[in-house]
Amino acid sequence: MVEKNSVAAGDRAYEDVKSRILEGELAGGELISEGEVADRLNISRTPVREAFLRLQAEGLMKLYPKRGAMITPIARSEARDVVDARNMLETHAVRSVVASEERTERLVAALRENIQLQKDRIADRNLAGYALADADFHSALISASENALIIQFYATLYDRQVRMARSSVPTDVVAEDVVGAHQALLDAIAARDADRFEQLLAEHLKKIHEVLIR
Amino acid sequence: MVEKNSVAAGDRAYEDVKSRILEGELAGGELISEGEVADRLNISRTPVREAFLRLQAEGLMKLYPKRGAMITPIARSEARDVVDARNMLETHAVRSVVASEERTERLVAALRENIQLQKDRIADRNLAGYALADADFHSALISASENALIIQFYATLYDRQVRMARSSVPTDVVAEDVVGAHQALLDAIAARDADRFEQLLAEHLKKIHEVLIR
DNA sequence: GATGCTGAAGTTGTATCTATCATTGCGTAT
DNA sequence: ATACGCAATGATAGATACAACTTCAGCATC
Repeated sequence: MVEKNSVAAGDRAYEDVKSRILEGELAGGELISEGEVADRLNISRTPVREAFLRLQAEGLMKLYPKRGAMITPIARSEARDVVDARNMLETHAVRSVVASEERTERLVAALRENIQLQKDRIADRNLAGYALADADFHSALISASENALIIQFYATLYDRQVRMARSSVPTDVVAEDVVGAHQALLDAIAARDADRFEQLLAEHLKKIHEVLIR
Repeated sequence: MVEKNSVAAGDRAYEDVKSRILEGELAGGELISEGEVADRLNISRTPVREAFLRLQAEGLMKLYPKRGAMITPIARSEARDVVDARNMLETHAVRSVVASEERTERLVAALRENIQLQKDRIADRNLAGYALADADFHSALISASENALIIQFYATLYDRQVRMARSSVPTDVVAEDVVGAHQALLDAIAARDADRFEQLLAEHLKKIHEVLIR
């Protein structure tokens, strides 16, 4: 029996190792071997190797020939780089969107809905769900850029941010502040004022940066 | 004898398939199997599989389970997306650099040297070498952003552009125009005028876009 | 003529085996 | 004490074997 269940062994290995990295269970700098993961999941080394290669491509590990795989340490500058890149990407997306009345209206409608969702989840004390909605808010901005390359790049940034923020548990109070900031961002978009958006976003992300590096 | 020579089989497979994609020998939409490449290079399927995974991560192929690997077709919108993203990245980099006098000076010095190299190679009728110097000019801009995530993203964009531009052979005349544009970009940086840079770059990339889609 | 079955061919997914490489620790000579 | 050589250990890289899945052609059946 080669495939004991529906999900491929390679994917299982990938998910297992990736989630352990993102959650900080595997710390940066740590060395891990294929055999170790293979034993843990009761699969052979081949699919584990596959997973390692994917993770290396994403920049989460680095493979050293014949020696092992090292979990990429979080660079000192990484929080800055992520925030800087997000500023660039989200601002660029909005500048592109507000050039068109129709695209602006579509984005504004989507974001309005999302903000309502955020508020509902805070009211429900569903902070995990709130975090997802928060992520969706920013994803929606990026998607509106309608540039497939940028959308894909943003997804990798998000993983990195999750990894850095793993320890930060949002509180109700912080969440409400964030919703307020999102509302202000939305207003700027609705007014098709990209410069104001840029400034507001920089302030918003500055706070996120402070959370990441503390 | 497992490793018959110094370069890893996996890397050979990767380079072989990637270069064939970038050069258009493997057309978008084409299906290719692991065994095919393995036979061609006289290696086993294992390293070929590795190469396919890397290429999928770069977006150059898509793997269909138990069916084969398809070369990702060049999307109709890809030229636009690449040019759009380059505009964003290079402008962002310059805005960041010109905020500091010291970084501006360093970048200007590097670009001056590069432009001289471009001129020399045109004078030598070394158009392949010129194309490399051209690429270096823009890479230097991006590197100056000092944001590792952005630098990496730019590298994937460059591959895509090479793939689209595979048929375009630069002529002396075009090359000289481009050098002129680079000189103007450099002047804008030296003057620490990011807005002017942005406008000049947009014009410069617009011409590149026209080459890509023709 | 349409539908469904069946078997063959082709492909991937995984396990396993061997060769090679890198590191480490120990014994020995200097 | 230190440096050197060398075997033991542990890891990967690659080859090979085989099972499972996809597709499709050909044929039987309705």
